[in-house]
Amino acid sequence: MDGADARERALDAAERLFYARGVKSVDMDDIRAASGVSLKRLYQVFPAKERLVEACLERRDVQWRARLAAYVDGRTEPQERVLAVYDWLREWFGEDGFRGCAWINAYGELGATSEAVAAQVRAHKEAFRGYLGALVADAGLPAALTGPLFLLAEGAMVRAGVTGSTDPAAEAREAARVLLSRSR
Amino acid sequence: MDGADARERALDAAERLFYARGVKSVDMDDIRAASGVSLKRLYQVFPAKERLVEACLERRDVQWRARLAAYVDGRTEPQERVLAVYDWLREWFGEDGFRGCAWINAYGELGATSEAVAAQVRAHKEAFRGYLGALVADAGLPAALTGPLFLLAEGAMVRAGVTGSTDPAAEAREAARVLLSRSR
DNA sequence: TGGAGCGGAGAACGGTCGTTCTCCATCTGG
DNA sequence: CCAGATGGAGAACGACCGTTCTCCGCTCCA
Repeated sequence: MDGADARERALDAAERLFYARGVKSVDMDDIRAASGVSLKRLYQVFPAKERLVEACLERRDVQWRARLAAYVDGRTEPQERVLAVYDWLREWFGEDGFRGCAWINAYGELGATSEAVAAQVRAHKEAFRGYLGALVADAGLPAALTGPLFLLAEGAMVRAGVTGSTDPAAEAREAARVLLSRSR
Repeated sequence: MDGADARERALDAAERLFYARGVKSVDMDDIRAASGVSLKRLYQVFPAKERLVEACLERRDVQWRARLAAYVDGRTEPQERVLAVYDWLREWFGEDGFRGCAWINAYGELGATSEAVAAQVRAHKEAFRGYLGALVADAGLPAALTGPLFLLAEGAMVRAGVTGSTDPAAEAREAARVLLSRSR
């Protein structure tokens, strides 16, 4: 196992554990046990737990947005592409072990004490909002729609996380559809 | 200082500190120092930190919903009462030290490890959603509007918490107004 | 006035956890 | 086959923190 391999294994294990149990209730030995990467190597690659947390959020951001974009790219009609965001949310909400939005959760846990984490949450949410804004623009819809569409998506993530249901995605989709049709 | 007074002082200090810094980064001695209630008395009233956390959330739930209801009761026209929720959100978001929704934050920090906290978050959100549903019914609007209106409010809380801006409240209000008018 | 109890300050205890260190087995090149 | 490097297992260290305990001063009533 070389350094890059150890890094991936550590990130896989850490991301899974942090998301499932929260950052502070996972200790470095849990990550060692789950990843098979020794503590010595872990600290060679990530000099502190906080670096590991940040690397997890960073990698997850890239992957999350890529998965969303790949799903949306399965649609061609511009307004359908906007609504596809909510269809993808429903798929995400239905995944095993779904526990809400990792960034919203991280903000609740660490946002007040780690400026680095708070900044990553802001960056992730801005990136998502920017993507939504691009879909809105591509559909020739007014830019003012982006805000409400984003709020519906955020609200759906929170409610799905708290209740464990996928329904909020459908609710948000229907509300989005009404707002879109209203703008025609 | 009697027991009831100590309880109130402890709750005041704990709620403020927990909200500002997160539960896990506030220790019992911080609460003792901020409240002036000795550790011995603190543990007489709340036998464990977790009980104190739960008591904070419980009291805050009652107060939060009372403040919202008092604001809404300043309006008489039924549809205006629905929209008043978002006006109140804007006031809340603008308060000094606003750091997002305490329940969403608590869910992110403790939801995965404390079933009691998770249940309180669900209960609070259901209560808020139920109140919104009653406003919708009183306005003679279709019950199906409640879901989207709730998601807009939740999304606004998250975005306001992360960005520190009050704008999400106005965005949510405008989207809500469109959804309402669309249902006439 | 005195002793009995109440309450506060803060030390102490026990457990947890981030981080580092020790020791040993296994490789590698000569 | 050997000297040195590498890396793993897990002990050790030090800090933090929830919770309890000790000690002492105060009060209150007989």
